[in-house]
This record gives sequence, structure tokens and C-alpha cells, in this order.
Amino acid sequence: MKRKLTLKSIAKELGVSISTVSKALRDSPEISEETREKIKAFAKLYNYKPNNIALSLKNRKTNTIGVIIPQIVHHFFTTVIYGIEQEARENNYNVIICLSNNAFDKEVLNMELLANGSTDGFILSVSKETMMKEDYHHLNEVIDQGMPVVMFDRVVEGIQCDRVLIDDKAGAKKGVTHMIRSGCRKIGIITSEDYVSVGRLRTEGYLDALDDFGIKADDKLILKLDNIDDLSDKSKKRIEDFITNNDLDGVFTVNELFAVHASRVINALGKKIPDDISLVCFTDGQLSEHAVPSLTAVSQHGEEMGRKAASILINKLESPEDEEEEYSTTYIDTSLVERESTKEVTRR
Amino acid sequence: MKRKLTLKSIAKELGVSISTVSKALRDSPEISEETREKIKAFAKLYNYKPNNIALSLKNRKTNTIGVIIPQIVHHFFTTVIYGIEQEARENNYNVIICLSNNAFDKEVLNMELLANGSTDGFILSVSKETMMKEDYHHLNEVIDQGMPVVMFDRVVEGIQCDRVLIDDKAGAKKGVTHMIRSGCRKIGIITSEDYVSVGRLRTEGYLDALDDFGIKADDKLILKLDNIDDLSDKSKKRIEDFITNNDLDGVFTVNELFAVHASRVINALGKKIPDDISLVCFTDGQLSEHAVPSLTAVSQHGEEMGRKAASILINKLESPEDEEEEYSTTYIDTSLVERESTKEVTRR
DNA sequence: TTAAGCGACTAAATCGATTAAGTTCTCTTA
DNA sequence: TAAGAGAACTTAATCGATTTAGTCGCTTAA
Repeated sequence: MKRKLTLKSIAKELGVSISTVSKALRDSPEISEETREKIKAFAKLYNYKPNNIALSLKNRKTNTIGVIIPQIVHHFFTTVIYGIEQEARENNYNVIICLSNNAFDKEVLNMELLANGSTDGFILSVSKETMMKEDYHHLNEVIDQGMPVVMFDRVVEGIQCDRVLIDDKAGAKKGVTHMIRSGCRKIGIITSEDYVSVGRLRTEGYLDALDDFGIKADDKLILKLDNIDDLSDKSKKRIEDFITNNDLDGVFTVNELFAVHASRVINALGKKIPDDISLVCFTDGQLSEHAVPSLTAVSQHGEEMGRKAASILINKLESPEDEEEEYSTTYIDTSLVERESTKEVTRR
Repeated sequence: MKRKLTLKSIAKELGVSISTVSKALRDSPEISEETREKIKAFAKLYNYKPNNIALSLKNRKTNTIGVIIPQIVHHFFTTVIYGIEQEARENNYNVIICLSNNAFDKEVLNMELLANGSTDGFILSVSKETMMKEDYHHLNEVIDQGMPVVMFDRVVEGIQCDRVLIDDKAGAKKGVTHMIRSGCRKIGIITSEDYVSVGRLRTEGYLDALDDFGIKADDKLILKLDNIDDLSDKSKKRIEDFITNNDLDGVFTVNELFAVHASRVINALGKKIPDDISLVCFTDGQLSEHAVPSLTAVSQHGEEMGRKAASILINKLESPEDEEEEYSTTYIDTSLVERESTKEVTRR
């Protein structure tokens, strides 16, 4: 096992001082051509690479972005991470990912941990529990220490930070409008409780679309489930009842899982998709693409979101500190991917 | 913006030396009860937390695990990461995740980057390109520097490291055996080229199962596709031809995507699953669960794999260095999840 | 009376890098 | 010929923490 090279060991080996080595490697004109070449050749030969930790300490800059997300076994979040990773890499930043598992305590712990020198800034999507508690002291604390924060997807108000959002409302509206245009008149929505911001916004988009076409909203056609991230048996049951007891000709869901289950239920009732009931879901992932019938979906472009969030953060990190603080909110456009679960829109 | 507290600033504030503060906070008996209490109270009040970077430098230990995977938008890898995260957290380790995007150069770059002080050890699944090139100098280099490495899932031979593997061969055998027991006799396999270790092993398991029941293998019934991670149009076409041109009564696939497409093709041919053709795939994910018909699958327990890999690595990191080096290979058992795509096995 | 012992601290080295502030020489020039 | 400039280095401070090796005053025992 060979020990890693350090400036010290190189200096000793070549009989010069540490600072000479450092300067030579950074091409300082203070060091003679001859010495410089000798040191650089030696460093190259033994593959010297400066120690990141020492550099971080010295520069008070880690070139690392901390990402905190509620869960990682989740297609959308992974696409966002992928985008963050790309943008970070291109700008010479590292990425540390921590999971909150949707728990407030873990979110706080992770932030504190990373804030103690490990990262220069944060990109996060707040956990469900944090949203319910409305306790954001951990966010304010890191911001107070001068670390920039960018929130994405699941954001909260009243924090001094940038935000990157899927245009959930417009996306949902787009999906529901498509159904209306294709002939649906009694459209139900399977969404989440309002404290989950994305659920609330998608519900609003749904209502907006109905309103635009003069269709009256009906509370009975709005099903709000507890958990937007997975499909419990209880949720399955509620979806079954919802579809069975309402004579719908269209269903919009805020995620793929709800849609897939709705599809099953509709099938079991002997109804045809899309002839009897159209189905559109928010989120375009593997399930929408490969389900039978494949599902028309509102695609969220998570990768673009991640890139944008990272680029905003890096920008903050690289700009002089005394600059006027301004916080932006960026919306990432959605697009509608038409598949087999909706009828075609006949244009006039 | 308030600056982070340091030992120095506390010392100044309280009119004592830095080392007194350090010792007081670590409950050293060298410091008088009175002073200790005063310092601890102050630190608590202003929420002092030692700087991780400084600690890492001083201790030459980062308490961070570097994870390098080919891609993150991939259900199986995320389950593994989830397992790694859990185990790491429980043992006070951080996790840095880097993506190689299946590219050799990025894998090398990431390793070099993380090896320069950022992590104490690595958990990795090698990229496809690395496997093809058979160039492992980057692995040997970090191992040479005394950093332990644990490879998982996509591993290579001849490296001094621990390995955690899904028992791919046994898993595939389990799946194929189930099909045979349920009555299938002409079973095809859709797999990957042999340089992808998991593909090769699953093919071997398939052959083993046939052999056990005295069924002769037929090269024509083995379809090897280029890419095991996604489904290109070319792959789709080859699957279509494969199923159309062979009169199969069972299909085993090495991943979900191949199976889902096979299912479509079988449907399009007017054949019934499982009555005419049974279908089993390796990997139990969202698609298997929610496809129609739902797919019988060999479940890989990625989370357990991640936990195991992390636990092995942490163990190495915490054990005295001079210990005899021994490298283990751990197999994570698979289990068969029976669903709608196979017939029941009638037991004698 | 005095050296040893002890309690309670402080000084300084260290981790690995960067860099401002010296230190030597040698060469130039008034 | 002596001061000043400049080339080529070295010393030392710094980042924030830990830890070993002092220091200093006071008590105690021979």
C-alpha cells in the first residue's frame, strides 16, 4: 500500500520547500523554469493530486452541492438528480445526496450534518412531514449562515430562497383540457390532500380547466388520497369506490400509480378506455409508457428541472456575496404525451 | 448573516484558549468543572457544531462512502442506494453518489475525484464500457492507496475487493424451473450479450434449469440484445422477430422491459398469457407489478444488497488496518413472485 | 526549606494545502 | 563601490479541529 503523495512528501523528495512545490505546480513565475519543470515532471510521474479536504478547509469552499429529497426509489426524483448531477459535473461541483424518507427529523439532521462544512449550498424538496408541521427553522438556519438554498418541486412559502417548480397547475389544466376537447364532460380527479403542494396545484389546474369550458365542478368528483407517493390498500379501495360510484367519462390522476389502478378498476367494471372513460395522468414514466393501454400523460421534464436548480445554485455560489439578494421562481413547462388512453381531439 | 461558530471564536468570547474549549467540549478532566460547564453552556446556546472538513483533515477520515453507479434513473439501483443510505446513516457515514453513465472515462474521473480525500472507501457497480474494455487500473489504484472497495451487481474478476452479488444464476434457474414445472417445454430467453456479467449469469441459470429437466438447449431460443438497461427500437424489432419466429410456450427475460415488450408482442400475435405462453422476468419492479397481466418475477432485494455492501465496507473501514486481508463474495438470495403471467404448478 | 506533585491551563504541532511576507544571492548602475 | 533591484527561494500564517508537551502557581512531604 503506497501512501498518497502530498506537497510535503514531494518537497522532501526533491529537497525543496513545500511552498516551492505548490508554486511550481501552479506555474508561479517566482519559481525558475528549471525547478518548475523538475517538480511538475515528478508530480506527473507519481500522479500527484491535491487533497480535496485540505483545499476545502483552506478555501472555505467545498465545491459540493447537498441534495435532500424525500425518497430515491422514485422515478421523478431520480430524473431530477440526474439533471443536477449533469449540471454540477459540468461546473466542477460534486453532489451529495441525502434522503429524508419524508421524515422531518431526518431532514433536519441531514441539513445540519451537511451544513457543517460539507457543502456550499442546498437543493431540496421538502418532506411531507415538514410541510405538515410547517417548521422551517432548519432551512432558515442554513440560509442565515449564508448558504444558498434552491427548493424544487415540493416547496414552501416564506423562505428566502430560489424555487424551481413544475408548472403543476398549467400541466394539470393541459391534461384535463385535452380530455374535455376530446369529448369528456364528467371528469373526476384522483389527487392528494391539499397540504402536498403539488397535489393542491394540480387540483387547481383541474378546476381551472373545467371552469374554462363552463363545466361546473363537483366535490364528489374530487378524490383526495393521503399519500401521493405510493398506493396503499386503503387508497386502492377508495379509488375503486370512487370510480364505481360515479358515472365518469374521464379520470385525471396526479400520478401514474393512481392511474394504473384506475385503469384496472375501469377494466374490471367492463368499461373501455378510452371509449367509455378517458384516462390521463400527471407524470410520464415507465408505467404510462408501458401500461396497456398506454397512458396519455403530462410529462414533467425532471432532468431539466434538476439542471435548472443546479444552475441557479451554482450561479449564486459563484457570484460575489455582496450582490443584491433576489430570489427567483422558475417554472418548468410540462408537455402532454398523447397515448392510447384518450380519444383524439377533432379540431374544427 | 451570522458566521459559523468555531473553537477559536468561542475561546475569544470566553477569554480562554482554543485547546481549553476543545477539551471542555470533549469532557476532559484536565478542565475544571466550572470552566467546562461554562463553555458547554455557551456552545449549546449558540449551537456549536464542529466543522466536518477540519475534522476530516485532522483525522484523515471522512466518514463518507463513495458510491459509483452506471445510472440512477433505474429502479434497481435506487433500491440499492436506499439500502446503502440506511446502513450508512445508522453507522454515522455519509454517502456521495456519482454516476458513470456507463462511460469508462466518467467512472475513472469520478473515482479519482472522490479518492482525493473525499471518501474513505467505495461501493461500485462497474459501467458497461469498463467491462468491455477490461481496464481496471482506476480500481487498482484506489485499492493500492488503502481504500477498501466493495463491488456489487456488476462486478469484475481479478480485483482485490469484496463483492456482493445477486445470485443471478440461481435466480434465473428458479424462474425457468417454475415455468418448466408449470408445463412449459419450449422456453426462450431474452438476455444480453455475455460481457454484461448479470446477463451471462442469468443465461447460465436458464441453461442449468433446462439441463436439470433434460431439456436440450437450442441456440435459436436464446436472444442476446446489446443493451440490458433500455429498450431500443432495434431491440424491440429483434424481440418481435424472436417471438414470432419461434413457437415458444414460455419466455424468460433478464429484465422487466424486455418482458413488457414480449407481452405486447405475444398479445399482438393473438396468443394468451399464460395459457399459450408463460412469461417470467428477472427484476421485480413497478412494471411487473402493474402490467396487465401482472408478471411473475424474480425479485432481487436491492435494498438488502445495498445494506450488505455498506455493512461490509464499513466493517473494513473500522477494523484495524494490519488485519489479514481477505475478500468475500456474498450472494443475495432472490425470490420468485408469482403473478398472472405463469400457470400454477400442480404438485404431485 | 525545598523539591516533587498536581490541578488547570496554554502553547505549539499536526492534518495538507495556499500565499503573504521574509531572506539570500547576484547583478546592475549611479 | 555601495545601494537597489530582482530572481529564486524559504518561513510562517491560515483554514478549524485535536492532542502532546509545556507552564505556572500552590500544596505537601521529607
